[in-house]
Amino acid sequence: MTAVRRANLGRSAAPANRRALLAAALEVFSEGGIDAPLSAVAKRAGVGQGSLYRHFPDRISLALAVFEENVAAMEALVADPDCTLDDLLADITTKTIDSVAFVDIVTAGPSDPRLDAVAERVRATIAIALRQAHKDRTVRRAVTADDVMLAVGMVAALVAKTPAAERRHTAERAWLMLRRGMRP
Amino acid sequence: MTAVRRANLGRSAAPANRRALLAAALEVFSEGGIDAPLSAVAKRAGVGQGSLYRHFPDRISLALAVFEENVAAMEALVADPDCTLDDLLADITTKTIDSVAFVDIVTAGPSDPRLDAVAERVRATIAIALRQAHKDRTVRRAVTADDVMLAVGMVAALVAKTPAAERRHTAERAWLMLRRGMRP
Amino acid sequence: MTAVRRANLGRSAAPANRRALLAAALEVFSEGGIDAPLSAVAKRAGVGQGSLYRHFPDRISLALAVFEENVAAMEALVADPDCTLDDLLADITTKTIDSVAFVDIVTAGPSDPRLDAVAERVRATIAIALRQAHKDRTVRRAVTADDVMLAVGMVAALVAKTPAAERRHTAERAWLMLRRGMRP
Amino acid sequence: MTAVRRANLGRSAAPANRRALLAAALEVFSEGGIDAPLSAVAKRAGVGQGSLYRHFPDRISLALAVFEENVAAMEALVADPDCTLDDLLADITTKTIDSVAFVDIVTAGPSDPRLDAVAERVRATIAIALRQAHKDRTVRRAVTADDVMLAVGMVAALVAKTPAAERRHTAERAWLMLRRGMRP
DNA sequence: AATGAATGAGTATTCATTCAT
DNA sequence: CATGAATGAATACTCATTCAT
Repeated sequence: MTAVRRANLGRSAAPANRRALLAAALEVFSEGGIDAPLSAVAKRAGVGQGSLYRHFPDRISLALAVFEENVAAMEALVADPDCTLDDLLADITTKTIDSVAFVDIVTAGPSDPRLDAVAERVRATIAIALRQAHKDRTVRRAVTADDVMLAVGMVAALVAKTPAAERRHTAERAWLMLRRGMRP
Repeated sequence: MTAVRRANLGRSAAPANRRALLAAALEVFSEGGIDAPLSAVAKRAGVGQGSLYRHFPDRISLALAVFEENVAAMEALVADPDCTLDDLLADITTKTIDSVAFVDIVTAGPSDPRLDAVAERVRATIAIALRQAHKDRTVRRAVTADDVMLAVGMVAALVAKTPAAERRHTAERAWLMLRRGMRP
Repeated sequence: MTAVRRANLGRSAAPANRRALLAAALEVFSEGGIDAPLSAVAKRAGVGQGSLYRHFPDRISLALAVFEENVAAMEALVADPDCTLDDLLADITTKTIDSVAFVDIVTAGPSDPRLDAVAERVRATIAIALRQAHKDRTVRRAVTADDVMLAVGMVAALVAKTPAAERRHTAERAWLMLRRGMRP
Repeated sequence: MTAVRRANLGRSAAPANRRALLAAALEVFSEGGIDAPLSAVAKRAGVGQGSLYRHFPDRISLALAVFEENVAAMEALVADPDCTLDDLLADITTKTIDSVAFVDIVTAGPSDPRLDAVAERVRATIAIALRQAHKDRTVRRAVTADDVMLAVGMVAALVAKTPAAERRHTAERAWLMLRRGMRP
């Protein structure tokens, strides 16, 4: 019995485990969507179930942590004054393609305050890029950040049901139409 | 015991059961999405589980049958020469709002040949309305039926994650953007 | 795989399964108390977990069914005009000794309406026997059915923590004291 | 990271930790009963799980230590020659109401020698008070310390399943009956 | 001596699917 | 041809206990 039990590597393993869990969750969520079994995450991370629950007490905590860095990257992107709305949307789209769950999280309906907080951060990021786009007259004034969020959500939802091989292409077609609809 | 058991009405009950199953499935899918428990469908139909499986050997068969009439109605709609693309889209949108599962089915990726067949029928319907729209110069020539399918899929996916109360409004906002993107 | 799967004996097995579940539950509850794992019940009954949940959707349904006949027997007992309060208490005590869970159920605090209903039946039974005892002047008028219920609950709780071998003896000692306290 | 981690205060922290654990355990056992999660005790004490297990290798050790002072207080009480049996029983009852786990421990069946030792101390305490009661003729000679222990156990068990708000009242009703049964 | 992370067995519950009657 | 009971795999979550640091 003792033999089959995974070794207890002590506290020092915690950060590595956390990273392993995040990496595993990214993969599992990418493949199975946000509702994928958490046990699969633990197994793929090579970690006990309990450890998963210790690090991330619920599914949302895990998902938030997984995508936290995605959001941070977006925020960094728009901090650059040269970043256009299209740059930002391209970035979001790429993230969406890499892990559909990303936008499952970000555009979920109003459900969990923590999710709302992330969604709000994304909205704020978009708002910044949109302001510039308004100035540059590349987007009609009437288009709001919520409109763009809506578009992001649509593309994401679309990508989610598209087979991996066609996602990039499909997303581009979708954005072509949507961007045209935003033009002055 | 025998008294409380549902009567076995023999083969004459088959059509009635089938109808009951379809009606039940429409409701259940509307409420719980395409992944709702099939047992709930059988129960709501007042029919044994086995009968459900006899009529519809898998979830997709059932869903296809449920939405078969939706597709037929669309086909009837575009048969009317006065039907515009907007009329058709409005119809599709309403169906989407009523049962999100409808478009879960229709716009699913290429997974099942039967689904592909339905999707193709929808695409054909759209193509007819689109041809008229091209003639009327209400839609750019460059917009293809596949583009419109894409848009339909996006709106549907969007609606699917929108709380029921906001679906109509959200769908309208989405179409506003998309229709503008299609204009000449 | 198919080989290891228990045979599906069809609908006709249902009553036998139900009986097996009740018998198993009686044993399991006797040994492990009312909180014993339901999976143990299914296993001991030689029945799938799902079948258990089909027959008894929750723990309380199962427990109620298990002890339903105990309560019915008590009611039958007091229907006999010669039955004294002591006869009834002896009967309850025996049942308690046989399955401690019986009184876990019957004397649980106000929690579930179904449990309350059973408790009320027991109380009513006691009230009948108590009325006779009042007439026979074997119990003080001041002692109410609730008092006796209280006593029953105490003895049951006591028995529950007594090792099986000493239960009978312990219960008798307890009743000796309690009955003396009830005397005119 | 280091900053947020609880300081390792070395061996000087041991007594403080022990006290914190006992205080936490009293609360946790009061709220959740004797089966409450030990991890909750460690957390409430602000102490690592490992420390808990170092101080108290198992649940019983912890419970015994928690209630050690209760027993000591009882012993002090009966050391006073004016203390009547009723005084002692009132004290025990109060402790029982405050923490049901107290009597879960004290009146558990013969299971662990350490528990037996505590039970014996309680029995001895009761015996002292009972001796006086016999002299004062407030209790029949035939009533033994074991009988009173039995009564204490019954009341405790009863209190354990009574909702907190009614415990005092229920315990008093129970004692009324029991004390009457002990009278000469 | 303290810390607190890791482990994994255990339990409840759900549901797709099969099949005797 | 219908019935509806049976099956058990799958999944979420909890907690006692161990152990490297």
